Amino acid sequence: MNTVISSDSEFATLDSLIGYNLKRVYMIFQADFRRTLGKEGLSPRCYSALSLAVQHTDITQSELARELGIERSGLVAIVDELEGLGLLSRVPVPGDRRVQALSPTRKGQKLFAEISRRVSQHEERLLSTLSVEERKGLVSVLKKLRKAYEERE
Amino acid sequence: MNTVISSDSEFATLDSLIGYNLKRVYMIFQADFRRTLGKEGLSPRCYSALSLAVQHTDITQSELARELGIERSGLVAIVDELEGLGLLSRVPVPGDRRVQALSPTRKGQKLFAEISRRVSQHEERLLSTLSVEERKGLVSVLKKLRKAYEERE
DNA sequence: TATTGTTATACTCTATAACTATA
DNA sequence: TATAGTTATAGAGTATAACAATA
Repeated sequence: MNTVISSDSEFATLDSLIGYNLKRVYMIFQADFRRTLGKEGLSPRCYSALSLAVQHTDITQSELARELGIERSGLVAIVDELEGLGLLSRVPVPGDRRVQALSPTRKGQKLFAEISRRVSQHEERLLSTLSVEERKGLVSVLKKLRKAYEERE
Repeated sequence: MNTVISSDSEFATLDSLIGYNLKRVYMIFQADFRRTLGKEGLSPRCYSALSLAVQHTDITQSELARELGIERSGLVAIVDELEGLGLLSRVPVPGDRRVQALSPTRKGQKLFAEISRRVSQHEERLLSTLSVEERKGLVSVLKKLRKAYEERE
């Protein structure tokens, strides 16, 4: 009898990989976020950037990029878009003419407040099958993974 | 005294959003996966497709696309790449000439086995700060979220 | 020399719509 | 009519490498 490669669980099945499951669930959240805010709504990355700009007024672009975990160069288009929508402004910083501080406009603050409510509903909807403990555990574990990685480098 | 928009926690802070944390952790896993398999290594999506093809021999392209949660059209390039690398073959299915079954080659099975070991190490490395319970809870919750979404539609 | 913001460019992954050949 | 595979195209998001202005 010839030996064939066994169909047994020599290897982790795809479904048991955290990375794969993260990807699948991330895609679900991402798509639902867009559906929730609609065709003309803010993209996830613009919402994230606006959120940090509102909650950390006068943050610089470099700081914001680091906070979001993306490159400075990638942030330019995001800030361009938010500024184009009149949601925030680039303002010069006295003392260092290289820096642009990001200041949310009143319109930006108002829109952020409105959108945030819908974002909460979107999360609530997707998480509705989880118990309170499961939700807390999920956030906690995701933050722990982020922190461990950031401390590594 | 004028009322200003309070900096208090009226809204969920960005860091407390599951969607945002999912994105950040997904990016970490994705980048580390690529670093682990190297410049010439399989991409995450090709590894996923090969994994399912190996563990579900003669799966059709449509079935595989559905299993991966992507469009049939998107799978074409993935199968092209895997076939180009000699890791699997499109084989005709008797009885329905529309269908292509995907059959991993011996080389594909061997490479999958080798790579899977490295993928396990990559996951182990990233998850090393989590307890066994936390890991189990994470997979379980991610699967639960996927399942709930898939049952919804 | 180093940093901030910027541009140009390329890469990965995905979706939508239309086509063809089969059924 | 419906399905499997395919193509063409576009869109979102990211990174890398270079640059000018400023420190």
